[in-house]
Amino acid sequence: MGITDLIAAFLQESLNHAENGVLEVQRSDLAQKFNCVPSQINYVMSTRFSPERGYIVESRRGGNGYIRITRVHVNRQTLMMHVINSIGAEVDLPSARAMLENLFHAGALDERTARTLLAAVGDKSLGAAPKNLRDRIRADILKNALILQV
Amino acid sequence: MGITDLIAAFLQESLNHAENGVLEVQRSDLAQKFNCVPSQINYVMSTRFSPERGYIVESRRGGNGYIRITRVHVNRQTLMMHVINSIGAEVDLPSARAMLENLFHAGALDERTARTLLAAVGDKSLGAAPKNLRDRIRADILKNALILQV
DNA sequence: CAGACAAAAGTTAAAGATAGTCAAAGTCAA
DNA sequence: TTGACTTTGACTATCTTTAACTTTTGTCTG
Repeated sequence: MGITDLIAAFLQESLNHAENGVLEVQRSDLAQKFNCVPSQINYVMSTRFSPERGYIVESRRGGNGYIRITRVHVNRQTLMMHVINSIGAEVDLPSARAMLENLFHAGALDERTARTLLAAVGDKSLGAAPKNLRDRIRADILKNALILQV
Repeated sequence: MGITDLIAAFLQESLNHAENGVLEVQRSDLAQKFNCVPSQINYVMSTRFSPERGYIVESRRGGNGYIRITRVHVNRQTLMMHVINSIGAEVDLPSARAMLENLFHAGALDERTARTLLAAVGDKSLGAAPKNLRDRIRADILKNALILQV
């Protein structure tokens, strides 16, 4: 497991024990703890704690600076509609995966449905479609399938 | 026996000893072990560990990248494999509907999954794909999604 | 209080580490 | 000898790590 995954796992575990699903850390502390450069922390935030994955990250610079991670919970219907509305005309595969994982972790989709849809919009499923159309087809599939789940 | 079969045999044997029927390898490691070019591993995956054969292959690039092979072994596997094998290269929408209805009535798919997949391969979902490719894409989606349901 | 300095965090680009794709060339059996 | 299957390698795409440089905020000092 790489350093990014180690840090992400540590933060997620910390979040589980935190009050209110809110965790505050200091970037340089964390970097030192894991013996990496501070900007690595930014990388972890942007790839592992993105809004798509169900987190809000806020921060402040300067003295007493911090990075605050909040795990978002919203009700199922709100979340579904938000996700469907956010889909837009095209969706690439990593975004689709993140979206489905988030919906699963939030309890808005059962695992079978999430996996099924992920397979349905995966590279293998859409491999016959022209590359320039895949993201569009993927978006259409997701919208049409997710709307049934609301 | 060619190198492809050697590698496939090795992986299958490893899977037998793996927990949960899940095996994770690194492409370059494996290539080195068998003294072949890395892309040979991709060939092995696509010809010997395809969904039709009952495997799911996932991967990640970059640092700490991996290839993960999962053997699907579940109750309805035989029925599902039979259906999947019957799919062929192309499936029109009425056939897809019939297939999903049959699987649902046979108890091999729950209603939610059947409906979800029907939406995923429907005209609205595939409208952006060129007409001459829709049946092919539909077939690919069904194969990749159904293999998960077994 | 203004300005200087220190103490955070942010941005970005390059380098490193993997895996994927594609097509040409090779092999082998019917 | 032809066609399907296999092997190879050049090129591409993606993910991670690192480091130099920038921006923001707090605090102290004159």
